[in-house]
Amino acid sequence: MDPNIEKRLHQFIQAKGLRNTSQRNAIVESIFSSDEHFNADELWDRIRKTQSRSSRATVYRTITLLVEAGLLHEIDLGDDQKTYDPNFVESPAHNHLVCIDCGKVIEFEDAHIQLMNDCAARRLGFRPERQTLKIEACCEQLRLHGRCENLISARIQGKRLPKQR
Amino acid sequence: MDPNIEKRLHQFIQAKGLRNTSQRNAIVESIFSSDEHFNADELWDRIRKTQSRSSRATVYRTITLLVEAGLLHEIDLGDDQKTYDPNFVESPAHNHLVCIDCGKVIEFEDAHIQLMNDCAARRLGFRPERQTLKIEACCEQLRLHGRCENLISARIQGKRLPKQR
DNA sequence: GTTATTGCAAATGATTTGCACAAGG
DNA sequence: CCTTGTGCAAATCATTTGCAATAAC
Repeated sequence: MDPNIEKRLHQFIQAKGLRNTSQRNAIVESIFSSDEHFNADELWDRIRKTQSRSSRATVYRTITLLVEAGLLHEIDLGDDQKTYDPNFVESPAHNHLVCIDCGKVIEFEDAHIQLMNDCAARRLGFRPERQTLKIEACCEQLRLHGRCENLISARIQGKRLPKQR
Repeated sequence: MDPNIEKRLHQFIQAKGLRNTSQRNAIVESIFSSDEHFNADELWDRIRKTQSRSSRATVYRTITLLVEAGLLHEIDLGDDQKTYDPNFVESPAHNHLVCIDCGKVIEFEDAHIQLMNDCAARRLGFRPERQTLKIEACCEQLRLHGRCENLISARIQGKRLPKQR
């Protein structure tokens, strides 16, 4: 787990006068030991597969806490549920590309995009705080070669695929 | 109401073998007689203020229909509920700037932004279908002059203001 | 007549909350 | 101790759905 996250969380815990509990630690550990996106229930499942025990309510409460602390971001992948992204501490300005074919989410950074959006906001008379860019796109692999590894593995894993619009 | 919308809706209705009902017509009319964003309940309230009668279920069903038809877009304003935007027929490529101070949503278009995002997707090996950009920003008026008309009117109207993060 | 549509009320599903008990500091 | 944290089950809230009645075509 990124020491930076550890430090910021500790600070937050201190400042709020919160306590150190095994459940919360296990949940935080589970979240930041991977760069996977997740929703509340997926996280709860992950926790249950470990030796640690924690209720669904505590999972929700911990997520809320981390979002408040700015360590976890709520993102919208367009699938009618809240998805959480643990990677904003490491890359505070990343964007998302969601594959329409297989649901795979690719994170990317682009200084030009960032700057251009920034300018747009200023032109409108605002000071930008946060920008969210999501690109939904089709896989060229699939188009050109008729197959795409991501799609195949998504099907095998039984992931819920994005609804075509 | 934009004749273009009328035409596309008519086509969709035809193609799907749907019927022409007064409830649906009233809801569609209410949606596209304004460029306001709304959520399901706000729309239901609007309908109830007119002489036409319609159940909440029908409102939901009509929204679903229009989203399927591509006439209405679901957007994420970050306030934990689905918001709908009726303006994508007129400006298919607009972006949103949300004021953190007063919640006002400004729609804007920018060909450069559009193009740059497009390139980013292609570089990653995808063919972009749809891009969603939301910029959250603070009002310079408020910062410089200590007041902003939007904020004042939002408070008067009792709008739910965005949560500060 | 058929089949889509509506309204109602009940069901759903994700998330939140009240409360009694447990456990950090 | 005192207060925060937890687990459970119940509550909430937006949305969806089953069904019987209604209305397009």
